[in-house]
Amino acid sequence: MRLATWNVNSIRARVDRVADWLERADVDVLAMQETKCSDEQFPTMPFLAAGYDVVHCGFNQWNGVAIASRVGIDDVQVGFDGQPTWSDKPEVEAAAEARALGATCNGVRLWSLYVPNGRFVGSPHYVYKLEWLAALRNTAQQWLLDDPAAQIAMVGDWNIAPTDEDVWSVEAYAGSTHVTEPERAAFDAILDAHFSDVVRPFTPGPAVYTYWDYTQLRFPKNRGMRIDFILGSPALAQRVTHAEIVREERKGKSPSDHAPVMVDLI
DNA sequence: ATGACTGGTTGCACCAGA
Repeated sequence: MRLATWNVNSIRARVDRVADWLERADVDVLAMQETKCSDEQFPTMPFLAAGYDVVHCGFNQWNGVAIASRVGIDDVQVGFDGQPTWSDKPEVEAAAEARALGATCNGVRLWSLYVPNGRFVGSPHYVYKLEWLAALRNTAQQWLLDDPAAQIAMVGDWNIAPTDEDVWSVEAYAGSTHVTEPERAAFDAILDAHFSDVVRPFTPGPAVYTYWDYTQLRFPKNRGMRIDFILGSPALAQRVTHAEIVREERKGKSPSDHAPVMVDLI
């Protein structure tokens, strides 16, 4: 089974490209992030036409996560248990954002995750990001306590570069989000809960990235960050036979600023 | 070529992204 994750940066702007890649790359299950639309606006037809069922969680133009599968989608859950809430405005009550969608596809419990950006260090959004990651870790830990043999894949845009090797320039990101010690500790806590990065062993750094800013020729110069990850439970990690970051999909006409990341499971 | 941001909207200016 071939499993992939891709921050698509607006599914309405990218759906033809995404559906085309699914077929070309022979992907069975794709988790998407940053669909940037409501459920009503989500373009379902191109996925159905390509032979995929699709589930989506989007409330407005922000965030949005989805899962497309041609091997079934069962037990769909919008948001994870204990997912923190957020509000940008004091007059608007805080609510869970469209950042987590779970479903079981051919025996794999898949979570499509779009971790909050953090905006700037010390901001309320940064605090929210750390709380979000801590809550996710606690819930994920419980999944494995309930069933140590569970095949779980937590995939998506983690908005953290876990090591200095995961950014093109340590200096360029000094003082920014994504590289701070608390964010890295929050990511490491997920690893400590027995989830492992199943892609890195097949795509060792340095200078291996999944995201390149649209500005300043960052992609041609390979000035990127590795922030998109597939984290597997022990039973899932055991099945991985191959993994890759598909840089080709960052090229061409109107690409996302992220590349797809995929794994093959035996 | 992989080429000097992009997508969205409470829209023609600004916000979020990272």
